[in-house]
Amino acid sequence: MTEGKFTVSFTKNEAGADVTVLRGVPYFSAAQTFDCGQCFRFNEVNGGIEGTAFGRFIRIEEGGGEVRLIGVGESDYRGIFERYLGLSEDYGAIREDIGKRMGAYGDVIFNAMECASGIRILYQDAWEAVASFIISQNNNIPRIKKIIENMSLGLGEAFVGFDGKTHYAFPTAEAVLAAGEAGLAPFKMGFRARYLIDAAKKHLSGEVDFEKIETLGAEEAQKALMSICGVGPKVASCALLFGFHKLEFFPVDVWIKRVLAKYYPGGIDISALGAYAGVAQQYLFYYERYMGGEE
DNA sequence: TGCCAGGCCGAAA
DNA sequence: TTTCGGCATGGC
Repeated sequence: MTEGKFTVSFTKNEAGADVTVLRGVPYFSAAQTFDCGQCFRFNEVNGGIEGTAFGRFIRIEEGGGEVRLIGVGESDYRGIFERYLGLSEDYGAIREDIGKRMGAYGDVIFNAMECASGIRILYQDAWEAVASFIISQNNNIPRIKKIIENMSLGLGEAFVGFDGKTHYAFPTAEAVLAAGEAGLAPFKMGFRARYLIDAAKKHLSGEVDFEKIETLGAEEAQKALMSICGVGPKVASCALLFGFHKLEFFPVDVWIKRVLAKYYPGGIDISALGAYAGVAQQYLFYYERYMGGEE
């Protein structure tokens, strides 16, 4: 059947696992989408991308104009992964909007959009995004991944994946709270442990109401998340962009500061970047972080 | 080895 | 209000 500009079909592989096959998806690369620092639980394995989201273990393979989602049947595709992977967004229109707004500052954005053309903003679980980006602060990506993996192994719910192996979901806020600082110590997150516990506490009590935040405007939403100890402007921006799908957020980290100084020395009005500023931010982040920019 | 990492807190100025 | 040292830990 047809989904906008691409087709979706459902089948099984030789091992009997569910497979969702997408053909002709424009502007999508799992390799780029999962290698731009927005998500910490996916890795390249034997030429594919494997990881856990929403309590499912999946593998993504690309090639020959197809994207194959292994371990994803029709109900999980419709219910979870179509949204998670940003597949219902019109990236043609998004790119056009970004080009219009940022083109005035020079060609850099077009180079970045070309270089990182397959990035999509994931729509992750809100709690996982908040918790992950609390852990991310003043930390490096390989170590962030290690901490999150170990914590999932220790505190996450076990389940059996399509590959017959045991995998672990991201720990719930209840599990984090029950673990306490002593229970988190083995995962070596250092000073971030008490921040994570504060986030779990406020999330569970409803003091920071994630469902309500979904409905709030940018400023109010950011303010609400920042009432968690250990959540500042950057962590809140990332959580809102990747976990609440508020695409207008433009997180400014050390890499983006570098990009702004290097390519936009005259300054740039971030507040005028529009509804898809966060997508532009990811293009620039990937361009600089993984491709080293222009030279 | 030392510098740095998708920053933020809390105190000082 | 802005500035700045300290922070746990380990990747490179």
